[in-house]
Amino acid sequence: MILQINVNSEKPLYTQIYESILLGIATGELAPGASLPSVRQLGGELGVNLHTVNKSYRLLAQDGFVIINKKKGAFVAMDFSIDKNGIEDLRNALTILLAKAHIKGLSLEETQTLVQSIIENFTKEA
Amino acid sequence: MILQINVNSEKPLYTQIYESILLGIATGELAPGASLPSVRQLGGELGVNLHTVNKSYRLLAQDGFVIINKKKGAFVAMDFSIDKNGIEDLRNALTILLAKAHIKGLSLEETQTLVQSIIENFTKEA
DNA sequence: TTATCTGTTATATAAATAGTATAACAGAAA
DNA sequence: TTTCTGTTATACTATTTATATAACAGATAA
Repeated sequence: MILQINVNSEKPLYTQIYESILLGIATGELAPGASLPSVRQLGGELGVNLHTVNKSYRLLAQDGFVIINKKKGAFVAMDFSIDKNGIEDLRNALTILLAKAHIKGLSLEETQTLVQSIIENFTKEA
Repeated sequence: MILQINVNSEKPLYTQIYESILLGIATGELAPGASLPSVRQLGGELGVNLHTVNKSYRLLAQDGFVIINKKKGAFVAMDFSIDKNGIEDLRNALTILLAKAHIKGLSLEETQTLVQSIIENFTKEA
């Protein structure tokens, strides 16, 4: 569990940690039920305060990607249910990104190809 | 030019303004070369400080969607060139969103359908 | 039993961001 | 000449981000 963070990035540290773990789950590197390092351990590895890691974990749990057991630690969730609200949020966020691509002249086909390429990378062996 | 902002949103006001104008350009409601309201006028309409509007305009100009003429005002850009850096940023941002969808069980086909639906909305008549 | 580990809570502090308010500037345009 | 444009400057408040340190209560293992 050695993930990269960039202190000079415009992205908050807790967001970087959130996204790194999210990608780990998406690629299967972090399997359902897998245990995450404790907030103190990961904070130590990254040179980051435990509260910063804790915020990432709380957000991941809030979004249904992680289950937190107060006394045992954090684990990748076992089942990922998508709610109506999640679909709505996804659509809204996608709309902004796709608007940028559309304005920049990216065609529907080019966009579909890009999307397919990204999704296939999730299931590709390392 | 009456766009909606939500003071209670977690999104910063300048981001909401940025995205509203972006969507206006994507749908063609704001045509290339069209003039945007002055920072004072839009700020007045929205009940927002002119510096907040100005920040939105600066970011839109920075991203190539708007051209600012110091003495004439802000206009929708005439040509939208996509640079290598822009493609990279788009791919990275898309990857996070698609990772969430992928984990939540959205299939490639379902995702493609969603993407197509969003892009078609840009070109659909009002 | 005791020591260690877990996330959590509390408190405090510093830096950056978000947003407002007001004033002034210089050039374009009517 | 007046009005309009984005810009710059200064000041202020509130929130967010991040760190630091300490303590708590339950689980777990020596």
